[in-house]
Amino acid sequence: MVTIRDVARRVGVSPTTVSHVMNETRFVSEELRTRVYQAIGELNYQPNAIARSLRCKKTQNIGMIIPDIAYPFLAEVARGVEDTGFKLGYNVILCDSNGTLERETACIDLLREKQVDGIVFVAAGESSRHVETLIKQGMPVIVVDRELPGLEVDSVLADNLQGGYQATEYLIQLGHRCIGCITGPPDLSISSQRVSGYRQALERYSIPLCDELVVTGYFRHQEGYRAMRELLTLDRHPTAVFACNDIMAVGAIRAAKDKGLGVPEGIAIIGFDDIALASFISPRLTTVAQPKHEMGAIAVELLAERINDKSRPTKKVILPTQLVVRESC
Amino acid sequence: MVTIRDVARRVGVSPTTVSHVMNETRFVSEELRTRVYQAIGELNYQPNAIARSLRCKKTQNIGMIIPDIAYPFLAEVARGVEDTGFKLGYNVILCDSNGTLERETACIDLLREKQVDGIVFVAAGESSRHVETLIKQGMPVIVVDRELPGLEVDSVLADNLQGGYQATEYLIQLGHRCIGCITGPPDLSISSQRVSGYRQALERYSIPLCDELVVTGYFRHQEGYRAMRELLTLDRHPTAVFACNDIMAVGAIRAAKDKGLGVPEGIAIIGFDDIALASFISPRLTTVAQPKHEMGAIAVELLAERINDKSRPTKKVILPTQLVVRESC
DNA sequence: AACGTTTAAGCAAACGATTGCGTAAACGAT
DNA sequence: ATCGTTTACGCAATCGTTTGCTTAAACGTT
Repeated sequence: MVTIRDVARRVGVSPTTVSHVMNETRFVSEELRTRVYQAIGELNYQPNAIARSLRCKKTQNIGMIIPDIAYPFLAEVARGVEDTGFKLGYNVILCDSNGTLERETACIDLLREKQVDGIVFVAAGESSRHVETLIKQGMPVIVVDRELPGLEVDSVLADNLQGGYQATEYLIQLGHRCIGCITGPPDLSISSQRVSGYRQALERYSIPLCDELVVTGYFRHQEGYRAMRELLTLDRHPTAVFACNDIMAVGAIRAAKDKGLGVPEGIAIIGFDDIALASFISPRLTTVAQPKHEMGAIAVELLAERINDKSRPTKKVILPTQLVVRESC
Repeated sequence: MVTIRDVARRVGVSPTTVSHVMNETRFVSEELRTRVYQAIGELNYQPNAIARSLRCKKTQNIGMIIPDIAYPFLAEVARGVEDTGFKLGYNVILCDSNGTLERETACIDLLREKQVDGIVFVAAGESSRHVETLIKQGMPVIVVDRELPGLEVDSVLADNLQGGYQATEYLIQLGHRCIGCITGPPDLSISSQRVSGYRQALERYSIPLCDELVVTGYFRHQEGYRAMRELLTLDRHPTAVFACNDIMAVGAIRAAKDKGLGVPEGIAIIGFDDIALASFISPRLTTVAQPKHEMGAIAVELLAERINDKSRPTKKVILPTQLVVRESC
């Protein structure tokens, strides 16, 4: 391995000087500078980021803890994180927490040992204990797509209440009066917020809400399928359904068709997220879009801010959602 | 930050001893050992992986360069990589190359500076120049889901030829004689292998192959859609289509339906990959499954092997594909 | 000519771990 | 009592950078 010392030797200067020309951190005569760069080229020298990190006490690495990178919505957020992280000079260490607290804790420990400059956190549940101690220890943290109640922490998420409202209102305006709702995990506020939006819309249009019309689906295909079947067994089954994410909507469509119900003729279905596939499946899925890439981007920007100023007050940014009308309603 | 020296001071021993008890690298008396562990607990000491990396010249980090983490197939491979990487004691640094050579080069440089122990490489194209120099410089590399012809490098990929054959043969056995094919990028061998499988199956069953029935789709939804429309304008359009990946199959189904052609009644469509959504869309997608998670897992295992023995001969592991019959044919 | 100031660069100590070599104490053998 | 051996641990160098402090040379001023 070729080190800064090798470069220095070849040019006939001290490592100090080489360091300074590379980092442009103090004046070096034009002539020396070019000679240094030439030597760097000739030796194919690449600075050792580990040594630099040790000395400077920052790694230019951030950790990203995510329940499942194969979940389409999260993958797109992750892309945003990686993308603007790269632009801001950070690499991201991916940690798939598998949705379990146990793995989450393990990931956090590892990331701390690896001295990451900050952590992008997409919690599995709403338990905030780790995050709390993490913050207390001075680790910059940004929470994405989760609400950790009672915790002073930077966060970014979509306006789920508004999104739920938009979806439901749209169904109402289409003339539906009996509208089902397939929710995510009950303990996730991003899910309950969407449901609140649903309820508020019904209320706003004076439609009585009926508890058996809302069934929980845990954000998974299978559960969307199961939930829809459940809704269809009702005596007076809904003419429209709001699924709290797209993959459950896909499952729901599947269930409807299996019952001989066409979408949207037999029953209208609207989703949430607007994943890439949404515009290509049949029927093209009407849904409420979240700004996925932007969420990831803003997350990293906020994190970078916090890294550079640990004492600035926490920010919570809420991004608007957008109704995307296609064919499923 | 609490260092090994703080622990040593508190116990009244040297850092050497603390290091040795933590790493179990030489005998330390039972009594001292417990006292050290106690101090570690009391001080909440966590070793600094950066310092360790500098000294030991290995980081326990591997890089993963991937064209698009939001592409469902790749996300599932990535999950496999992260998963078994974690088990083997490696963290993975995610690098989205955006499919461009430029970003790929930038990622490689960054990863080298960060001193990763190895790189999992999912190339954007088939250009092997970077990989070649990377290997020459002694960096352990594993190539996933790509063939880099004429390069001595470990690699893991599915048996794309077999997969293409399976898909096509299945369509033939269903009675189809005019079968279209929507390919990936022509310069990707994983795509051309699938097409070869398609051709071989036709030949095997003495079905003349017709060039206008194979149209290139670049592995994207839109292209699948476009390609299918093209196929449907043919005088004598195919009664079945083999799409070289699932998302193009989804686009193709869409195109068929837009033309008033039901799937599978009007036209049969088979995909490739078996992404998670495949079993939930309508119609449930018949497809050829790749062992995605396993591919990621094996990739990391091979990489770890290579890291521990730079001189062992290169391995190329080819995993079998599997026909998954559902409803779209 | 003498002295202060500016310019351009080097010395050496960090950063926090690991590890080859050395050593004091205890022990056993003669 | 002496000497070798074993046991249990410490010293200090090292990994490759960065950076506070110095310094030699050049320059300007009076």
